Amino acid sequence: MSETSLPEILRARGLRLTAQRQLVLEAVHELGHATPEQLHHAVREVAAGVNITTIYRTLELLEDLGLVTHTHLSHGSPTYHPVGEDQHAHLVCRDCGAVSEIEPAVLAPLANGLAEERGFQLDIGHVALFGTCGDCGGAK
Amino acid sequence: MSETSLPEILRARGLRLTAQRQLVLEAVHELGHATPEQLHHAVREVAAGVNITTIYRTLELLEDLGLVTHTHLSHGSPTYHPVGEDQHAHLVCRDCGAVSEIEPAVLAPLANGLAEERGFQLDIGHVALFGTCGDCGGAK
DNA sequence: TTTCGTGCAAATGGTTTGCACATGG
DNA sequence: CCATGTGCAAACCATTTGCACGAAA
Repeated sequence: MSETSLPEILRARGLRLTAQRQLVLEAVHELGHATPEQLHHAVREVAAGVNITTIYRTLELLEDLGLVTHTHLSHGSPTYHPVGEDQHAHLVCRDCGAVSEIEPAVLAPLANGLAEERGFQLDIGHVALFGTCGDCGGAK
Repeated sequence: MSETSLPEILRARGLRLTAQRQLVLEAVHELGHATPEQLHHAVREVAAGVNITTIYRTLELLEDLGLVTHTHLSHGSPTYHPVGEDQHAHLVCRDCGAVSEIEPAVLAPLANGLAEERGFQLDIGHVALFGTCGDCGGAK
């Protein structure tokens, strides 16, 4: 359900299996969508010495290997999440900052429309939609 | 068709009308969607001494006044564009980096769906959709 | 052993802040 | 005049890079 086949994938490319790489991948799975800094914290709780630089380099690698992706949820840092099974897009509330996920099905019609009319291949896993969530919209 | 009512809006708030504020607003209208840095360049061509700091502060102000908004088009800097008339969303190609606009109508069904099912009020002008554009997708 | 990965420190790029001077009202 | 704006320089924060040491194969 997690830890895809990191060892094999790495070996297949002649890359090395290291504790850091395993830990970062685990953290991405655990945290869902997390920034490099958040992942750094998570990893540090297990292995104190790991440097933030390594987090960045490892995320780049894992993304290259197709094991994780990142999305830009408004403001600063991108957030990373595991690739695979559960493709999902994000709804971001600009008032309270809450992030929720939506199933790709919701975007399917839009994706099809864009593909037909413009030949644009929508990357659903990368979609972040901004607006006001129910709680903020109703209350405020 | 441009230069809304900057002077009045400012006066209404007891703020001052300055050359810089006019220039930044004009630049936003001219450039469409531009990063702070691009706006800085544009403004400098007219008034050489304007500092990048002022661009940032002015953009924040103009956004606060409801005259401009910003969108995060993937990577680094946000891009600013005038608010009003032509609300539009963006399509960003992750291969070639091209940015194109789509009419809000395309997103209307999605927006309605989200509103009904989740009470989420989609901010269409803020939407950036990532994927592969026709040129890159077909060719590659 | 040999190459790849990591930690560390410094460089970078974008954005923000503090402060004194300039200027609009 | 007086308060707000601006320019400048320095501070910041996230991310990247260079280099020498440490570790996987």
